[in-house]
Amino acid sequence: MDAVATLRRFNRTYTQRIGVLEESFLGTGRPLGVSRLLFEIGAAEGGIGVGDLRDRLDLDAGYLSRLLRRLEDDGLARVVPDRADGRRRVVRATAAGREAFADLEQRSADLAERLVAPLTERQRARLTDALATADLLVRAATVRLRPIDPTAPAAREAVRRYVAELDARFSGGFAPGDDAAEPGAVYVVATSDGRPVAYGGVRPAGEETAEIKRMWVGDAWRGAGLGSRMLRHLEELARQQGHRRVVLDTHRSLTEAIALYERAGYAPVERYNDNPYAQAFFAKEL
Amino acid sequence: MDAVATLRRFNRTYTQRIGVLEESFLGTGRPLGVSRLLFEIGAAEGGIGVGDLRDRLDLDAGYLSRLLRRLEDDGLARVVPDRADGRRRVVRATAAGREAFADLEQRSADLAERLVAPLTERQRARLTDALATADLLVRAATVRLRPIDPTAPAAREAVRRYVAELDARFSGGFAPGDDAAEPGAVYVVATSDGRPVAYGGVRPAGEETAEIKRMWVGDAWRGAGLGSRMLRHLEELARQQGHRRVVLDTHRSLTEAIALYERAGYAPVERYNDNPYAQAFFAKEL
DNA sequence: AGATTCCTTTGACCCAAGTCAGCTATCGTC
DNA sequence: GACGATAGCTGACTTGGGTCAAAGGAATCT
Repeated sequence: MDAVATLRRFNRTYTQRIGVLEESFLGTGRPLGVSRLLFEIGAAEGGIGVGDLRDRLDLDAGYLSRLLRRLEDDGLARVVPDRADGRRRVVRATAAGREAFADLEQRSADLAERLVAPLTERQRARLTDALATADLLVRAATVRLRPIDPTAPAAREAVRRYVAELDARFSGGFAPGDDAAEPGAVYVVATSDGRPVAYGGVRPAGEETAEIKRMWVGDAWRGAGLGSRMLRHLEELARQQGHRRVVLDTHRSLTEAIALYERAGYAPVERYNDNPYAQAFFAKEL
Repeated sequence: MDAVATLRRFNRTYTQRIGVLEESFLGTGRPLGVSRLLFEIGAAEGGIGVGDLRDRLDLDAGYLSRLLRRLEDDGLARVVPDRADGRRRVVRATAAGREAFADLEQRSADLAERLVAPLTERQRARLTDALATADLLVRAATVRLRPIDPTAPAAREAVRRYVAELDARFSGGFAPGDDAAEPGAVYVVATSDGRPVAYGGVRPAGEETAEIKRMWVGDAWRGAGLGSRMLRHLEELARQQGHRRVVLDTHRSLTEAIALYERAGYAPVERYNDNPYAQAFFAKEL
């Protein structure tokens, strides 16, 4: 059966069977939206900013605010000003809130338990395996690439991991320059649950040419097609900026990366800079 | 990772990523409920009864009626009296309705397509595989067993398939007696999407003993734990009826069934009837 | 110090989804 | 042909979930 048909079939099965169950399980009198919110707040140890919540749950600011008021009224959470920045406010679960959260956790676990209960040990293992695979691939297929300021926390984390990895791999160590202030450079990050999982940038390098920089894919995410997506995305950005050619350099030892570039239509070219860490140079016409 | 944790993780991934996508994709101006309804109506070739729709979508009669009115107003469906029974009404898609349905189908396929698009061929195959497995197991884990009159259509279909299978397997053919009128007998069916996938019954056989009859699991569903669930369920029914012992007979050639009984704690006993098709007899204390 | 921007809240809305009770037309049965 | 059951429809109502614009306080820039 082909991927699309299987996915559609699974989707139907899943929403019909589990979606319904979930609603009836997690709806403890409380509407589902409030429960989900409680999940997020309860899981955050030291409290969580209102803005962070908004990002995570992708809720309207006004709507979220109202939901928070409701949790406060029910005595499940307290919203207090952030000490560092008085505009911001931080949500913290009260004792009752933590209890309600624990209850939700329990219900959610019960639901899962009950779902796998009819299965034998072996089937459970098969299901676990299948779902773990599907989880990785679905996550990979749905991460959103978004532009990011290279000095923002998520970008810094991505670069830190990129550098650490190269440093570990290169015999001579790796000491990169700084991205911060390049005019016209655009950086892109892919995040999953708030953590960066892939990163890359493109910066103008002459009239017609753009250079791709700092391509990185988190190691747990390799083999899920993120690299080629990022590459295509960066090429598209370069195209939009009016460039007709992209170049990039890399270390000879990064064989997966080189394979990726070749698959994407990049051809080897002469050295075009004096980057001491690069021995392989590629270019592609857009 | 254990099954429950994986399932919970997957569930979050799935509802967050795909649920959201789906809503934005299938919501073509039309509310989701109407779209789902259109899906059902468009898929039914010769029209579908209002009651059938209600069963399938599990909607309130009043609500469904209103939704249908809306489809009629939009020119997507016509609701006409059933010729055979004037109380009933039948919903048929108009040309415009079929078009809208095709459009929905297309969008749904596009969504799936887009979702797998970032994946490589190999990843797609892995995902397909994983989802097909998960689909079978989730379906199996969530089928509901419910009591059924052995003369009801679903029960008849189950028995027909049961008999056909035994007939094909037994060298001498198989010609069963009739279930219909046994006093105190209870039959149970497991249905998935309206089709029976497993069947079985339990009937009193003396003071303390009940007999399990007609245990059958559809062949596409074997190896998913349905058999043992059905068996446990029937034992529970026997227990509720005050029996302390269940017996059953089977053909020697049904090795999977025999393995199932043995795993469930059944022990071989002497022949207790003159069923010409049975050579193996089992009993279990409750 | 004043202007501007950022973050959150508040008020006023909107629509989808669903429930419930009562109604009407039809069917099957006596 | 009367009567109860069945099938579906209508009106009135509730709730959940969500949008939008304006407001207000706090930070930041110049």
